[in-house]
Amino acid sequence: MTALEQYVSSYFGVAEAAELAVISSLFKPETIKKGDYFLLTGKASDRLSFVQTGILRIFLATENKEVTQWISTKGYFVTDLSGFIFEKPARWTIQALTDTDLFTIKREDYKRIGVLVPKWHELEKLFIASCFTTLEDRIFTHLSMTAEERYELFFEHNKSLFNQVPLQYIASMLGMTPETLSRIRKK
Amino acid sequence: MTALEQYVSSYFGVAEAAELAVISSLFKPETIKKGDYFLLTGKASDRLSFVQTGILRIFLATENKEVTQWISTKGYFVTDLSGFIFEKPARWTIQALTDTDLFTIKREDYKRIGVLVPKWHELEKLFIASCFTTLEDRIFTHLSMTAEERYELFFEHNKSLFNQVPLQYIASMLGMTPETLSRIRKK
DNA sequence: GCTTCCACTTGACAAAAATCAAGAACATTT
DNA sequence: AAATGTTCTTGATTTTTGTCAAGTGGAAGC
Repeated sequence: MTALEQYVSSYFGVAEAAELAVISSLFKPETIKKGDYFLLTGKASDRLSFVQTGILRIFLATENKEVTQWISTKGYFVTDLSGFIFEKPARWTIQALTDTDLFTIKREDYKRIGVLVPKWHELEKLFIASCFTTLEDRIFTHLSMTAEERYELFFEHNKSLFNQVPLQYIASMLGMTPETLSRIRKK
Repeated sequence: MTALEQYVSSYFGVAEAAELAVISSLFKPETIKKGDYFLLTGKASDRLSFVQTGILRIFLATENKEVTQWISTKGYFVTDLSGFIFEKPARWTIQALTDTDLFTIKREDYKRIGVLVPKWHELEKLFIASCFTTLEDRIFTHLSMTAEERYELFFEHNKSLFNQVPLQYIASMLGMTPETLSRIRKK
């Protein structure tokens, strides 16, 4: 069983081995180099990928600064969800922070899953609902915690990320400046 | 066509009138009084409701303060999503800020929709995905905007809310203190 | 090995927002 | 109308966080 199959079965709970094989056969291996863009804001978001190895940064460039929305690592799916699902221009830019191995499905093939695997839409609904809950938690941290508390919480759950990606991106993702993050970490 | 049917058909795009009738027949009218609790943190979240009239506040009480996550008004659905879908204890407390008329579906009946309306899971997936996108936007405001900018943005899109609910709840929802909101508004 | 480029740190200062405390405005009840 | 209880405002102050600027350290390229 590939990492993709394990992930799909653990998160989506597809029961039938045959269905699992169908799903994973539609994902194709893809490699992107450090610095390459997986997606650009405004372009068509026509693929959904599973990160096998490597790190990607999801961000948006504003007039003043780049705002990092999320950092995707091994075991995560990566896409611009609204662009992918609703066939609208991508909201986010996604760039590889390291050489990255992906399993990628094109929208065309993705649509076939719903036909081939009857339970797919329901499983996907549950998956997106759990993502929704994660974002609810994240909003809650911004409504109720200081920068330092947000750092502590994130650090507890993502220790290994801190020696793999530039801290400035983590700072942005936590809603603080690199200087503030640096001062918090000094303690 | 009831407000519920209009909302379901506009958001979920159910094509068949018969299907729409099936869905809306499973929602039952319910009234709750100002101050009553629709849901308590830790309890079972076993219903999903459509707000026909009235206002509800979704919040969580922490040691120091109450954190308002969202305010639901006419035309919104209200539930604790993670509790409702995954049958877990509710994360949020939901209280009526005014007398409120709801159309409510119990989880038991909700599960029947998926059987009665084949497209339901897909439509629901799309609906939850759009909710996900809304939360992404909201996180982005906390990563990139000042309290004043968040206020301006929210005020532009929700003017009418400001003379219907206590401003302290809006302040909390926007991630600032009531004093800060008051000072921003003085300008 | 030297240069160049980043990323990070540090200090001084400014701005934003929170806290604390008092009082005003407003609605609700009696 | 008086009393009560919220909610909102305002001022003074503190804390938190951001900004600007300079400097350090390490990694990659020449």
